Amino acid sequence: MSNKKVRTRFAPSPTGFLHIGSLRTALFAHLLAKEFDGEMILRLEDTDQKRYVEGSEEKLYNTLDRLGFKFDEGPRIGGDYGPYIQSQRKKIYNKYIKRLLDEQKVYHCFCSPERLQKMREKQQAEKLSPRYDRCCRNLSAEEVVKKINSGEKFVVRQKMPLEGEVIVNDELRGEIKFQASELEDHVLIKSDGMPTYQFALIVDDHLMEISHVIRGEEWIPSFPKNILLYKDFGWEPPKFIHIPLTLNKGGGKLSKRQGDVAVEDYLKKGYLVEALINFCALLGWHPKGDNEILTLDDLEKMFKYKNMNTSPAIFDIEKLDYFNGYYIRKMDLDKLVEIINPYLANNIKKTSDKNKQTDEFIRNVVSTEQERLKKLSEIGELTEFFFVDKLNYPKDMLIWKKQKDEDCKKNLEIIKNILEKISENEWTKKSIENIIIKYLKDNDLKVGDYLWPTRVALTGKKQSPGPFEVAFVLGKEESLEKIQDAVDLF
RNA sequence: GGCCCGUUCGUCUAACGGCUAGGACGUUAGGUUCUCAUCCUAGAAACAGGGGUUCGAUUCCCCUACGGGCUACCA
Repeated sequence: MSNKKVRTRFAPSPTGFLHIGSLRTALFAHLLAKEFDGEMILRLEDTDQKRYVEGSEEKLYNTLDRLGFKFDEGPRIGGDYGPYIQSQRKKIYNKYIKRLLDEQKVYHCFCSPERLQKMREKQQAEKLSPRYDRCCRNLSAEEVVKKINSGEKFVVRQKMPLEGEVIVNDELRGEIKFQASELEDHVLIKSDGMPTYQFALIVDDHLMEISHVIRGEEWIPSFPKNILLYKDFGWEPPKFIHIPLTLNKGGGKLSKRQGDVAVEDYLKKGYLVEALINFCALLGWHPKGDNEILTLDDLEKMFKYKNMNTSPAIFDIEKLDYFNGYYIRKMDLDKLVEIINPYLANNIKKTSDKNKQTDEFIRNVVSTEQERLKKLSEIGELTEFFFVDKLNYPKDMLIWKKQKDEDCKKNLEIIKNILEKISENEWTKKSIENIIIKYLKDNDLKVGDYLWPTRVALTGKKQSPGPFEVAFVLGKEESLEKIQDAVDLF
């Protein structure tokens, strides 16, 4: 019925890093905006200076950029509803709290933190729910003025109805009922003059014409207070969508203690944006068909917020790893080489060989591991052998199954002889393979007896890419040297 | 403790109140293969329990159990 433009917002706090759960919230807000061809804005919720972490603002913007979220309005790009940083909106909050004060929808509270502390302890001792006792709710106007003039510190609290029911509506969960008597007269303006989240949220979302609020279900308990505040202002509330929480493996809230919750850390480890987004989208939402490999583009086309579900989802890193490996395999090699370069720096440092520092060599190295990588950061360890002159492995590793020492040595020499005859021009993976396989077939020899020792000689590892491609990447000269090194072990 | 939200394979999830409860990850067994990985094929694996409503409940309602969240001058 309303032809109001759909506008969603992502409103993180600058507390040091972007939580992986926030990434998911941002994703859904983004997709919801796309679903209705609407707009998404970025707003910084920095009203708690105690939690503010220096530099996290920049970090946040960088991460959001890397993830590829495009905001229509926000702190850096501006917009018609700014400023988009809450600490810069103090005047606005003051104006609106004054209105509520005038209408006696809220009140000054002069209770000290110490008194509140004692009050709560007493309530708990009596097995009551700790809740503000509304001590200052009925102070006379004169008393209030007197206290303020004498310099007493105060907060502003919202007046909750004393009785009755508050019914709120969540777009996914339907009606949720609360008893008004359960609600606390919570703080709207702190003693430092800053608004709390509960107040800034309402003023900002209204003024910024947000149509859909997507937030975590941890906010459901304060939902009725939010709605009541809209009522106090006489404003129509936006639609609310409380998305289920993401839990850790043990079923608890995903928190910084048990490892990785910072998107930055995932990025650092070499998780791709595509994988992160694909994975997060499937936590609480599912497409119609069976295909789960979805890019942001796909998601934008098929996302329907009504398909989101309401039960909490456990963050299963194994599936994330699968997506990451999948996207790495599908990635264009040049692109992969470009983004994986930083992870190769240590290996490159290990060699003085200029040939091993060329783009071509790096590209070849990366290509040998593309199908094996689950995370970009694994490339270092996986390809270290390409960069060292002398491999270090026990002689026994060269032995294939029950092979005798002398056979293994002989076979290595045979392979070395074959390779020596291949010209530099012919030195490609394909022709090395063709020539060796042809020799083995023609002479009715078992491939394992030859290829295993060769591969170990070239890599020093039980598990590695195949011998032909390694030989190709290493080049003729070095391949021969390494095989000779292996022969010399006997 | 109180209030609120939730409950389908180990995990993410699908299924107008009506079929052998489907898919993905993981897992198991094969195949490909010098190894690992990739790829292919096949398999095991779930409706928390109890009451209703109904011709019929995974699906709707109630209770119980379990899990989670909130209970700050943090968001």
